[in-house]
Amino acid sequence: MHYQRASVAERRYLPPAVAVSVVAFALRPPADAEHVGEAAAAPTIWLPLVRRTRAPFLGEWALPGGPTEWDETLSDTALRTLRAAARRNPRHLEQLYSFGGIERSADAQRLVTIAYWAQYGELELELDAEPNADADPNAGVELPREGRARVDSDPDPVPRPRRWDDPLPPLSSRDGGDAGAAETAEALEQTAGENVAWFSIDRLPQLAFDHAEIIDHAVDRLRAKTEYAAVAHRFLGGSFTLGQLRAVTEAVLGQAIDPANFRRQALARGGLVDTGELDSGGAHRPARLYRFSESDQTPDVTRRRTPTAPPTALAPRPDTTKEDARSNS
Amino acid sequence: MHYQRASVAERRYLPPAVAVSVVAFALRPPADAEHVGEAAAAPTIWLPLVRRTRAPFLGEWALPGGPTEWDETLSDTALRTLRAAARRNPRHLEQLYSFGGIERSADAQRLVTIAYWAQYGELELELDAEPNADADPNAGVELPREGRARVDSDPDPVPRPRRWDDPLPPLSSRDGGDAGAAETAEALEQTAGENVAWFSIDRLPQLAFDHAEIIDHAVDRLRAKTEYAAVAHRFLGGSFTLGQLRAVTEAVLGQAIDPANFRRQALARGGLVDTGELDSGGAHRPARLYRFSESDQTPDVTRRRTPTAPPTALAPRPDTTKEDARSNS
DNA sequence: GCAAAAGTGTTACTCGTACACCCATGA
DNA sequence: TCATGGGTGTACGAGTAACACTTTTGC
Repeated sequence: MHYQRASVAERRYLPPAVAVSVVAFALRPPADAEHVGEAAAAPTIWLPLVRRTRAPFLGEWALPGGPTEWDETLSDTALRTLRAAARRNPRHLEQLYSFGGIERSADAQRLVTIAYWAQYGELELELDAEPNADADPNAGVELPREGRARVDSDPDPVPRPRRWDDPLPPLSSRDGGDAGAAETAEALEQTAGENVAWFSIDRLPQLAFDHAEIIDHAVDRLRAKTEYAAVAHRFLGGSFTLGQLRAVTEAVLGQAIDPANFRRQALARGGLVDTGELDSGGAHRPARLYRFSESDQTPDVTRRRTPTAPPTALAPRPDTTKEDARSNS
Repeated sequence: MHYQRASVAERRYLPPAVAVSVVAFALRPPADAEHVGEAAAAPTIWLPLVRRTRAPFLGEWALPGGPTEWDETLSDTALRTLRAAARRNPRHLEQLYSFGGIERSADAQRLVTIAYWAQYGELELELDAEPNADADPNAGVELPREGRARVDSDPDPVPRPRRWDDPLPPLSSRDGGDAGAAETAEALEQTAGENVAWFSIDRLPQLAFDHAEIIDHAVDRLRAKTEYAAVAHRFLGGSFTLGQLRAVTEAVLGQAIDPANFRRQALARGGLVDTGELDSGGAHRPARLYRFSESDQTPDVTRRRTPTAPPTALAPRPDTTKEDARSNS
């Protein structure tokens, strides 16, 4: 991060710089899912972190992100830095909160960070990593130029696309060993010379800045929004069964959901379109495949009709369909 | 706003500066409430704006705000600049959203603005304006040093504190005239040499930057949060009747509410404490007075108890009582 | 056939809405 | 006494949780 040149003492008196950080969620099998053949364990939430190669917090893990360039919007910066780190475009990106504490960046120039949260779906994780050609060398995250991430560790004769509940993590390059206990705060896909690694949110390492707090915020938001909005489907691929959608929702919320009720509510909420196809892969009765359609959403406007004659005429409520405004504090 | 010195062309290539803007809501009688003796018209939402004395957007109205100083948190900046403009501390302040569009500040150095929204209650509006002694001369809003705002236009023998539904706007210095139609986008309390004025949200002037959009966001948030959280009470004083609380809620939402149901829901939500006193002032049956107590809130955790045995053990949902995480997009 | 997930039906309960009705006060 | 807002009671309907039950597949 190209701070302005100044002594440590002087830096603290510079006006704050603008940076962006991204909490990019994906769903993967849990780290201790050793028993490959067994019933797929509940997936957990993972996110990419970047090891810092500069002060402050040199050597610690941090969220993907970096300062905003003069010609970038904030979301542009979020996308660029996330792509530089995870080498994929996210399925969804949304602003989270801004952090402007004075001591956030220790001795360095003060940073005001606009945090974003993002979601990766199956399709994005399947993809081979982008060659990282468009990454700006001056960007914050400082990735090595090299190669593409390993996507599969074992050769698969049939090129069937991976599914979220497949036993092996798509980006993992784990090798046997007593992984169950040893890799507590250790990351998968920590290939040599690689500065990016994915971590399960319940096994996070020590984090730079106040990034632990930012992640907490983001997880809260993800969970809260999953309860009232169509969010879970973004962790999946283009089409999915209601059972998969329910499993993802259960994983995010950390609680079991009645399949029958979930089905009805998911369909009632709208946005789900029956593709007509069936998921033949399963060991039991094939499930209908759905895809998500934004245009097919039921406007969640639970607008009340005006009741008894108002005591005095009240201003008609201006249409508020544009964006829901539920807050975060 | 002390931009770095640079030519117009150069400014655009500087890293963005960090600023804060505040949408500070208060409730007042509507601008066209001329007929003083009549039944109090439904109050409307007002907010203070500042006339810009510098480029860009010189002469236009803008939200209170300004750049962050090196030793200020973002909310500190919000409070300082709001206090400099309205000469009062708000009852409540909360971060809204961050705006980082490239063209926001026209030719000037690019600004990333963290927007806040605030609420003033009766008590804050009653108060005489602060002498504005602590305002930093370098601050963005550039207020004249002088005087205190007029609070009453007619002498009132009994020093009873003003109430939100009193006929005359507390900060108004309006003089007769055919105000009903003439003062469309005109502000009250536009005393000579004064750079600050309060506007009704449905009669806003042309605004600098993208501040119109920010206000839209803030109003949406205010309305949304009023529907599910205890917000309306902050527009009132220390104690209030449920009728007052309902009137405020109706004003914010712009729709009539059934008094009986409102009563039950408000009490069920918690936070309201019966003071034991009665509001004797009214012309009818005296109403109980309540005050709001944060500690008495019912945690709105509509936590579901875990249902049927989970297929696989799901991680227990970590306690999420700290802060609700409903999003804004 | 059996196990297990997909999918349907049904019931009990909660909560929001509508509205009838009584209460207490000033004028 | 009357008008009016304060305050209580209650019936109805929508939505949710719980769970019984049928359907359809692989093994």
